Amino acid sequence: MRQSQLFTKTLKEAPADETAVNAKLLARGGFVYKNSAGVYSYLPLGWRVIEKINKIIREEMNAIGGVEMLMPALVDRKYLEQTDRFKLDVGFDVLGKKDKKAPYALGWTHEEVLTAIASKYISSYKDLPKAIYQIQTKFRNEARAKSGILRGREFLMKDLYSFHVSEEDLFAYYEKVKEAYFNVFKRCGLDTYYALASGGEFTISNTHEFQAFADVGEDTILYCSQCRYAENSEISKLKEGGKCPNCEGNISKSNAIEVGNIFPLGTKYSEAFGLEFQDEEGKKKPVVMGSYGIGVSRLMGTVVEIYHDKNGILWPKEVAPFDAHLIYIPSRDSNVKKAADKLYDLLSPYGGSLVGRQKEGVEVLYDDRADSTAGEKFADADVIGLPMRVVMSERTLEEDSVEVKERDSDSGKIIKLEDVPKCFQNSSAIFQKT
RNA sequence: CGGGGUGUAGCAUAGUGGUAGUGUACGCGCUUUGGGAGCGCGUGGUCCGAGUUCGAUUCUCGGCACCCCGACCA
Repeated sequence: MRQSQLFTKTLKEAPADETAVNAKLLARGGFVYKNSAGVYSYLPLGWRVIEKINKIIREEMNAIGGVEMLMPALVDRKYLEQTDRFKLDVGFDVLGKKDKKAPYALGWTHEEVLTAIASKYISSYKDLPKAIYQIQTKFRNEARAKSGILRGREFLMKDLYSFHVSEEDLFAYYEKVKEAYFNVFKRCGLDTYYALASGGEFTISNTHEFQAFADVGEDTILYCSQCRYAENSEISKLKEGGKCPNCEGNISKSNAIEVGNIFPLGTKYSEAFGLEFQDEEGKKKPVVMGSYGIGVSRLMGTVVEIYHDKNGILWPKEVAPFDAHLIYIPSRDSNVKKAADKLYDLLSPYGGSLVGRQKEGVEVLYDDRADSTAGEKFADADVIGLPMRVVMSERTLEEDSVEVKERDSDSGKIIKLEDVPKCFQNSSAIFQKT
């Protein structure tokens, strides 16, 4: 993408009312726009990050047999009344003004809706197991939205639901989801702890949370750094400085952000909605369910909380909105711009001169602005935070080269033009901290 | 939902009971071109409502918004 066509601009200073690191940097870089407290627009750059995260999630969910679909955000009251959740009032009642019954809520989770749908398609043990997921905007009537995109009233979530013949089968799948979740977070650059958390009235046992350590995190986790056993302080009997119950290692404490969670639901929803199957002997039994969530937008905020420096964001490779930032330094010599244009076409997946013919390539944000100075372009590149910066200037062109610098490094290297594509083939050139 | 803080231009800020100032961004011109470059000209603003007052952006009351702490968080 040419930066001259980008909808947004960077801000020199963060908005005064933001204190969370993710909110400041995402606003400065032009990734998000706050419409109201806890309600954000994802601007072109931010949306690309979201889509990168979604891509990772889809790959990992599909790998464990997940099938994607999309349910309505508008949830009829009839679904929620069957499990008494309507009165919890965590969603927003909407479309209620013309009808005192306020028949709809904005969905904050979809166990009820999907269970009702599933009862039409699941009737035999031969139909099980199944795993269905969606990536959707969710709504929570938060008393207090806070910390930028970490706790919003409207946010993006991936929710997966699984259906099984038995608890045994559910817990076997639970382990698969656990591994898939670790993969998702790792690919996003996050080191997560798998923490034991309290079960709610909707679960058959304790649940588990995926926690990424960060100062802004709302949760407190007690953990063993040796074997990585972890518990949420809400339910933990572990003590900081004490011994790990598993390996005798020392227990430490940290603030953490809950980026994912998994719940063994059991038969609560299937019983409420009559979701039954017949086993081999023809006996009817309620389907055993699990549900599993990842806060997509929260995940994006968490990455920023962990990967930044004083100049801006440092996006890990797989979630960066683009692979590289190509910059040309404006010059009297028009050959500099021409050479940069050519390099942009060469690197881009669809290069301008190759319309319709896909080829191998990298996604490049090309700072083609003629009226910006070098310093401004460098500052923008730091704020936006793409993993690699490629600079074409009068100076480098004289040597048929460009300067290539990684975002987390202080200095770049001069590389011959013909060697530039190779830089991208060598994946270590695009940093990832994990 | 309780407590605290803050509301002045797109953004960041100063100041005042009497014509609202600066930086940046934006527009125009010229000069620049490897870390938000320079000079000149220009556009653009007091959260909303009520009250006090000759006069309110400033004082009072009410509201709203945002941020922070707490409670809450299937």
